[in-house]
Amino acid sequence: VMILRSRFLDARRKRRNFSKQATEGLNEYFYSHLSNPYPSEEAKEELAKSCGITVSQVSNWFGNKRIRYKKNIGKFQEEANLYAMKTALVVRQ
Amino acid sequence: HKEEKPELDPNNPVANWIHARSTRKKRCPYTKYQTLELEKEFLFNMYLTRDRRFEVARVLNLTERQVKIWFQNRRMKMKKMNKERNDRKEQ
DNA sequence: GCCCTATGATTTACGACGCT
DNA sequence: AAGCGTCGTAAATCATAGGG
Repeated sequence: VMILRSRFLDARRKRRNFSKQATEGLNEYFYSHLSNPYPSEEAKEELAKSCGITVSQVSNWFGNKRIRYKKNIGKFQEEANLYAMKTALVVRQ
Repeated sequence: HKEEKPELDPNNPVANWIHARSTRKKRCPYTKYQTLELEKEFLFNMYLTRDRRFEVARVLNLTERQVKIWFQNRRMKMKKMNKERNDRKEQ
């Protein structure tokens, strides 16, 4: 029983942080859609592909990001400005 | 008189993310025993009859609604696990 | 190593909508 | 026409990674 428990109930939750580029791509989408940061299934698939992660991981990331952003907007202000500036520069080209 | 603490400024994008109900029950993690028993029941049958649901709820001291929702969530979890296993194998 | 926070994943609980 | 199904999500919690 203990074996079953450790095998199935406490399933291994090993994780690694995403690469800098992956996080960058996710943040770019998040801050450029700040009024509605809910990517469609297609957008999720596209992000997953470009970031080298799974669609589930994209969903997790947006879920975490939305709640953590909402909980403390001030903490993310600098980051928000950074990505706003970055996309503004891209648009200019 | 007393104004709200969450600023309703139009620049706040969060204001548009309509969701979240104030009447929602706070999430309450189930005990190891409850989870283990629910898993055993799920192993036996993924879908509950009305009688089984009543019995499980009684024994685990959960509401029938909680048991119903636990099974719905558990089925979604299984679906996700199966999907990921298929994806891993193909590509 | 030890402590702490950031971060990715998982767990409860619903609303929206579907089917019967 | 009530009642249970899925789907997507919020919010809390978990477990570890990573940095000092």
